[in-house]
Amino acid sequence: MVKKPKILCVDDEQDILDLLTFNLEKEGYEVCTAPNGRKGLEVAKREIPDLIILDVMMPEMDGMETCREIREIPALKDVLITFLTARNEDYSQIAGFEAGADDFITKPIRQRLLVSKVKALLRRSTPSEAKQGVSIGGIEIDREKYLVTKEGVQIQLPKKEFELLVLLSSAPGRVFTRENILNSIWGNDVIVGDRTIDVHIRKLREKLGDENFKTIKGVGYKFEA
Amino acid sequence: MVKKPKILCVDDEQDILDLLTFNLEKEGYEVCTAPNGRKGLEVAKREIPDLIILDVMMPEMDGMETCREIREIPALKDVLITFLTARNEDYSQIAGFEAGADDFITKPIRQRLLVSKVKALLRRSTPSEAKQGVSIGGIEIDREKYLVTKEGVQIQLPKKEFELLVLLSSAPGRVFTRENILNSIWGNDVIVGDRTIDVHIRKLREKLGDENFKTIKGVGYKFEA
DNA sequence: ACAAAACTTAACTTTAGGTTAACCTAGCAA
DNA sequence: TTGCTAGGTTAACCTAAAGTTAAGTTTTGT
Repeated sequence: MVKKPKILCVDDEQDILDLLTFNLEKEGYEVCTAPNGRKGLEVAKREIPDLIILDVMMPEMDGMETCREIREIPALKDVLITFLTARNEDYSQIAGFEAGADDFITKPIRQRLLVSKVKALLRRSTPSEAKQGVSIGGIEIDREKYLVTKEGVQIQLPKKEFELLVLLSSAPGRVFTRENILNSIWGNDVIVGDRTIDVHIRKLREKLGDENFKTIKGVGYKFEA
Repeated sequence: MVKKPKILCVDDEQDILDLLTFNLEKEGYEVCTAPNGRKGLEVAKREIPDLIILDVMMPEMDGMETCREIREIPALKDVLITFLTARNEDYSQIAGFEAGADDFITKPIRQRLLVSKVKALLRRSTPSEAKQGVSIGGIEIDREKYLVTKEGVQIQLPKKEFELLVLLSSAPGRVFTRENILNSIWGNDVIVGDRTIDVHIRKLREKLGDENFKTIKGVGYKFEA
């Protein structure tokens, strides 16, 4: 299965969190929540969501400030952020865009509109699936068919191995830490041992050639052509 | 120089086109216009803009229809589209998102907000430059890839050496004391001998050239181009 | 419900790379 | 000259991290 987009909702009102969670989960998104900006930042760092919905008005650390801090964190600087704000506050919207927001949702929340907006935002930022035929260094990866072709020979990889390959090859050369890998493939909550990754890497090396999968000791793995 | 983003505005009211053109050109965008949906489609095919602003209400072929047709064209299916619509028309917004819109701008047009929104939209879709590749004195450092390139030759550094290089090169010319270095790389609590640093410096000199790593006796080390 | 395939784990081995100790050299001050 | 300090060099040592294997477990397909 293609992994569910993960959405973090940050608001001090539990009612709003419930409303957001209900509507977004109904649409098949994975939702996590936080009751204030500081907590939100923490959760964001841990979960690396695809989209963050931030209430502008919050005690302690408001949405704007939280947004700015999120944008400071390298791993989060490309995360989509939308603010929750009272209707027609054009002024705060301008400030919001400047703080790095991508969109605004106005209160009171229109549920259908909320869902449409979220969909529209995520549609664009998840290019991952869209394309199927990646080809790097003699290895062709067809995400749709779950099929890998090396030097003309088709190789059928099992799910985990395939996902690992897709992940690593999505940014050839870039090093993925074990944590990165666990988060992307297993999800933050699942706990599997480190050796598990090694074994899958080993299988990939066995099937696709040692040379493409480099180990950076103490850091992680990377895929190279 | 980075290419100017191109924006296509489609509206049957010349006033609106003028307003849009004025504001967007002022921000450095390249603007083209069309007076209706059909013409808009034509221009879009020819120009392949980065963003299309479509009035919903237009004679002949309205914004929704135009949007759907645009999305049918492979070359244009990833173009950003935002609708121009009367304020508070939530219903048409939902339909709009379903037709493939990315955002909405409400009439009457707030100029500053218009610009902010356009910027926010384009910011994301132009992943362009920014990030990783630092390059100083013939040495390129790619933190993502954990890779150093000297005069075109790729050098894979072990973790500690890489971290040391990143630290020193983060402020070329600045002297880092041994204490600085220990704190940044090993952390305050870990205790390692002074010789350890020397050894890593030595390895860096070996791999990247003596001349870039200067010793300031009694003080520390610095990186120079 | 069975077998096969995929996944995870535990136990063990291997190794890269980090650290250190011991020694060397340069520069300088008395 | 001698002794002293700060850093340089080398190689041996040690350990955390990765590799390996095989044996459970779970999932899947028939």
